[in-house]
Amino acid sequence: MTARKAVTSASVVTYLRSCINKGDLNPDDKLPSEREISERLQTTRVTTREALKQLEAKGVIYRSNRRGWFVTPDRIKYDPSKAMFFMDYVAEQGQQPFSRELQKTKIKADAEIAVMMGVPIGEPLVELQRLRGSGVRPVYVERILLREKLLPGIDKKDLENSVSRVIRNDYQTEYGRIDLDMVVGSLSVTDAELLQAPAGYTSITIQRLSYDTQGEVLELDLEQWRHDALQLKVSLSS
Amino acid sequence: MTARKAVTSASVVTYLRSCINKGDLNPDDKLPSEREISERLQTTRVTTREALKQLEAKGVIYRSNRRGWFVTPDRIKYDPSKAMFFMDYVAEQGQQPFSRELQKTKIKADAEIAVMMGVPIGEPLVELQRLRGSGVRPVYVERILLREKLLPGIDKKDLENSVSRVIRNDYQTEYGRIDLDMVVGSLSVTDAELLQAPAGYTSITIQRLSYDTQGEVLELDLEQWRHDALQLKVSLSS
DNA sequence: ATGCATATCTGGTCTATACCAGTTAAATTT
DNA sequence: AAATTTAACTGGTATAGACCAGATATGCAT
Repeated sequence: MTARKAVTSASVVTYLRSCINKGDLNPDDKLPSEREISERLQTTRVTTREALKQLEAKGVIYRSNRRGWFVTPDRIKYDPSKAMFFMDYVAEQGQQPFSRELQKTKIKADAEIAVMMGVPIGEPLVELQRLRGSGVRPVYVERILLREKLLPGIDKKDLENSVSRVIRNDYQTEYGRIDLDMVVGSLSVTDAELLQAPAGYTSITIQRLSYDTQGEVLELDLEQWRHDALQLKVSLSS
Repeated sequence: MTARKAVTSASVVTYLRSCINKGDLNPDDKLPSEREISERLQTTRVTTREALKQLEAKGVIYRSNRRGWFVTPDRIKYDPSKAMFFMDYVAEQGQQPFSRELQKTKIKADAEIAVMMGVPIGEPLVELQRLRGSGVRPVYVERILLREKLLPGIDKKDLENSVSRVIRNDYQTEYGRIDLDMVVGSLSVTDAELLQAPAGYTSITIQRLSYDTQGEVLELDLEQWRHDALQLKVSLSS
């Protein structure tokens, strides 16, 4: 009847959860180091790490590459059916959004992209890469491919904040159909680096193909989100 | 210049990937045991397990509780904007769907459910639990809450295969708006058991709130998917 | 005060071993 | 032949210790 096997990853989970619920740890606060938690709870780093990973899977905590573990702030609620801009809806949810342009280059559609977009191989496109986040935490990277044919001179516009706004205002073009495709996967080495996450971090991949009102493909948007940063909301009416 | 540090989790990943790509391992095939892989590649189980988990995160392989690791078959493509039934669209994708009713009980809305559904606490509901899968693999569990007020006698119908079909045919009721809510998380102990996965397995939680054409809430559907079994596709037109 | 080298902190990965708990297949009994 | 027990698997979890690599803070020289 003695409580021999006391320290398990489950008990570490319970302990950390209580710290967070009690309010000892608030969103974006740093947790004690793995070694310190282990020592405090009389267990090994392997067990502590197991517990941390379980909480990470639930989205309760996140890690920033070799900096430590932190409490996850609220997920960003994102409704692709509403025509809203990242900077706006994050701000509306009481957080500070940021957007950083990483790259803007002219490219030609390769085989893979051509298939995804339904355009001929070699068609000139403008590729835009952005990193976006909330507070201090980067939450997703995106790669936007724009058809120069339909949007001439788009590469010279300021696209850091909103591509859709530019398309609407500068090209008098409205969006028609939008095809969304979502899977859960894990981050590539380069994306992980940008998101300050370890390689292989669980992610949500969103692929968005936007058409104009004539049914022509306007742009392809490939997003990689930290899995714990996103809550997708979609409203459908038939 | 000697190749000292030879065996890493990355090299195990590469080895296993090549087995799968070469066709030595096909969908739903069982991988060699962790101990055998470790011995074959001259490494430890910890490293092998690390590699397996990385492939699992990518959705390349999955595990069935204490039975072993298997190659993941194609994801089920699911478009909630199209009025299609699970049994139909899985079959259409060339796989054998199955559906098992776990429970059907009359309950009263508790506080949590009342808020989610926007109904008064205590309103009579019919709760239906189903387990669904493709081939031999269970892929999601769902909990459906139906408003008896709008669907009298629904508890006596056969709901194993399609609730929507019954609502449409037996009640002459059409769906209006559908609100979807998706997050990535991990499985509870009970859900994990049903899905033959270890507790804490990465999952996709889908919450679907369906209204009729008058704007009345008809049902709430709470789904827990194995993360690697689902590809969500949504088509929006504005 | 500023720039730079350095020590120290963090998580990331690995070796080696052990025991536990369901699953499955083999041996035994009925 | 069928039912039951048993043994041999499988993954799941834990201990204990080591070294690596990036991030951060420290202290020294300018």
